[in-house]
Amino acid sequence: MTAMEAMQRFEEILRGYESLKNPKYKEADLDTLKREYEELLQIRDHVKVDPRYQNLVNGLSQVIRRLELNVHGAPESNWRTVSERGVNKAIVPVVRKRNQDKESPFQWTEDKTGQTCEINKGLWGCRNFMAMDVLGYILLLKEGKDILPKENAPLFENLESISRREKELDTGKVPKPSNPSDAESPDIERIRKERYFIKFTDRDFRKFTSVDLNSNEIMNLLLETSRVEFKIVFPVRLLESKTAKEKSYRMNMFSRPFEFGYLDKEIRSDGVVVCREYYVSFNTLLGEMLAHNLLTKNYDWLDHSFYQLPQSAQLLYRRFLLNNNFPRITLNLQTIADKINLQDKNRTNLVRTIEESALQPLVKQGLIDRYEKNDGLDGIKFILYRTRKVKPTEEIST
DNA sequence: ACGTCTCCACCTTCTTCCTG
DNA sequence: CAGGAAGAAGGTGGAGACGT
Repeated sequence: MTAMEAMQRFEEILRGYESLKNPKYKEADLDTLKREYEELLQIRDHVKVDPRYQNLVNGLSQVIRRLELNVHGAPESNWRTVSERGVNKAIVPVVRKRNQDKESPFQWTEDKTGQTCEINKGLWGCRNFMAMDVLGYILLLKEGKDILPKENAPLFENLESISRREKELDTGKVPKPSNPSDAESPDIERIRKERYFIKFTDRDFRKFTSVDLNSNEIMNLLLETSRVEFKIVFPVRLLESKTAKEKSYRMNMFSRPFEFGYLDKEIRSDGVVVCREYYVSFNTLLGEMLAHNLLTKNYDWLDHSFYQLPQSAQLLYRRFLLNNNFPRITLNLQTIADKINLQDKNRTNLVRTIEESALQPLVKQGLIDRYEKNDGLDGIKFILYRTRKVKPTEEIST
């Protein structure tokens, strides 16, 4: 190839790349990109003087990396993770709103029992839900030795046994979570001895989410997630009678979802930690209820592409659709707003947010087929339709 | 010396608030 | 109620450092 041809080809690839709409990685075709990338490396001697060359190579390299992380989450692949039901059903998301204090406690009233539920010391959004999905999935894989366990392995027999455990944990028989920020802390040794502990690295976390977070981001996400305190009504699947039944446990004390520590595994010479190893233990009340639900198959499946949806779409799906497979669901506006914690008092804007950020993306992603908007007695209501076939791994509860 | 990875400044998207 | 500004979170991609 002559220098002239090389230059032409370079210009072509550059134009193609620049014409991609942002976000580029969503528009780009992985195979084309890889081919262009190879070509670029081959013609580098002819075009490396051009300052745009290094930028283009850099850009392509990054987009390819993002796509390769995401490729497992593409709809045609079967790469899915499990999502524990209790968390999805019981937790009202709390995100930082415009004029709200950063860490003020959040309260709401639970529908069935009328119990006041509280979230303390932190926020709880899509990323936290996602982190719990990953931890739960890893726990199941560990318990089942790399496949999901086939047999139920409940931790609790009934509500009283949960209550006993709550008192036991509260009287200090079990050590309180300590600050996990010092890397070589002895916590890890203690966590290793816990019955329900898991160990994983950043790479595992990325693999199970298809989200491109660096080690610091993953560490902070886990740290923040582990520090949130809940006092809520939590649904637990109990096997008291022949058929498994979901019952609600009213927590009396605040509890965190898990305890965690980590080790720096790979450190670059400038001190940047490239990979960490995490130790997570479900040794809190909430954690044990979570583990219990997972080990009694109280979970649903999620495609990885789910994590790319806007926040409201993810939350609406988790709270209303994931744990059942009704072909038709009617929801009124206020119910949606309450359950996914949208607080806009301007009705018009609220409706627009729900339609544009939640329902339309869900339709686009194929998670619902279509929806209708009607005026009901209680104001606006939405009817969601799905004809999606039931996957064999899914079970109907309630 | 070159390719790859993290960082971070800047940009886009999403939700709430404000104004008419 | 509509439209737009403002604030927060998340995405983007160039700069620059690391490792082979």
